[in-house]
Amino acid sequence: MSTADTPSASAGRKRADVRRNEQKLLDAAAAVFVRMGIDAPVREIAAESGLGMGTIYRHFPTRADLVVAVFRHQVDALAAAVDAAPTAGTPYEVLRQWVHQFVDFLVTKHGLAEALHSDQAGFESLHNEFVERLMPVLDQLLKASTAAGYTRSDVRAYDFMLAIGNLCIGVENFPDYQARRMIDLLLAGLARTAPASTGEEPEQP
Amino acid sequence: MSTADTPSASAGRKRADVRRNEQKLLDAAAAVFVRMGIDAPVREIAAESGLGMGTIYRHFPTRADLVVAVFRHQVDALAAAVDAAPTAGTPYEVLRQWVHQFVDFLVTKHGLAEALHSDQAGFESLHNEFVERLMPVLDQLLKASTAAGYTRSDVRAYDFMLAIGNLCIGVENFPDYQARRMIDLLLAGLARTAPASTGEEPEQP
DNA sequence: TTGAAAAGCGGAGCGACGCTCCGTATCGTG
DNA sequence: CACGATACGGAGCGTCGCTCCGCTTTTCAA
Repeated sequence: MSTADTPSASAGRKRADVRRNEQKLLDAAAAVFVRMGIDAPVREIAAESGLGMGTIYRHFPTRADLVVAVFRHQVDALAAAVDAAPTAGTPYEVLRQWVHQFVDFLVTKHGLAEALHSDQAGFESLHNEFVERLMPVLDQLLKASTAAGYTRSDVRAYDFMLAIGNLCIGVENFPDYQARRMIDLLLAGLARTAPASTGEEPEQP
Repeated sequence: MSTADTPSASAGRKRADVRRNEQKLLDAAAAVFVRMGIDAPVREIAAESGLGMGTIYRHFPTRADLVVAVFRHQVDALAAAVDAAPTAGTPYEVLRQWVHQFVDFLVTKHGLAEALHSDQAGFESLHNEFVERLMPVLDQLLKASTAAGYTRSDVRAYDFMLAIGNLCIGVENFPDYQARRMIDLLLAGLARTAPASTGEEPEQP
């Protein structure tokens, strides 16, 4: 259940209408997600697509699977962005830029950050998808920056990734909340700093 | 609608059963919240209290109001903890300790951090309660630490408080996530540091 | 071309949720 | 005690995610 069981994609040849409907569903879902956010009712997507709810659930066993499918391309792009590395500076700078790309992605999908860490049943697949695809990338960036001496070595990519996602929660519900500043604060904390005055490295459980 | 419209508390003299039932509801809600988390169905609380749902909603117009009422004492304690200041060290250390107390509170109430930033209708009151009671405290701690030269001055208490709450989201759903470490990372980013190598103070919008 | 089996589709329906509404029970005062 | 004011209870409403099965469409051998 980890490598290849994607219900979408062009697997073995299927009936023509099946492929057509799957595309219809993805398009409709994308449109509805933009209009109403990730939490839009499934019925709404059914209406938008002109198909029935049974069809949705046959293609995507749960709402989360539909969300995953809709954003898969963009997640892939994010994972690939690390290789492109257009404006490479220090490894820390590269890391920082990737993080901000990640944030850009999260905050433009209404409710995605919230859903990523939801305890709603079925949404673990969303969480898993993101972790599996993006954590290796972040881990690589982190290790590179640490190896070059720019960042501390005691931060796990997993924690850091969830933290970034978490900090994006609420951007639209609380317009006064400046998530980006807090992301920068976290990044500043990550930077290796000449530990000056007070207690650092608090290792007590 | 900001100062004194608390539906609970012992306002004007009411019928005896009303006061009795309000206490029953608070007790039942507290028990159910511990057992099933903040998101427990209202019906469950009604069952636990032995009262009807109508009674709940007459006392607390929305679920969020009930949550607020249940935790009001602990929020007050948290707000007061800053004056006690038992193990005072540097202002930064005091700030850090208070933050960790706040985190202790959040992570022991299953689902509270999530609810705090939920877009669910009616939950703004929960958010507001926390902001109104605790942000002044945090602001004071922050200003003190900054004035003493321990922390940067460009971080707003509001952002910082939401960030802390956000970082606590998912602790129980994702046991591998070490929220505390990320809180410490944020605190490290807050500390005034001899800015060494790479780009800091990113002020681009 | 045809016709029946295989495959897919649609939407009524289920259980759970937050919250409302109003007939009924309880309180407390004259 | 009696009666008006007050509060209670829980059936019921609208909405949600998701399921189930009778019906339609596609496919392909004859």
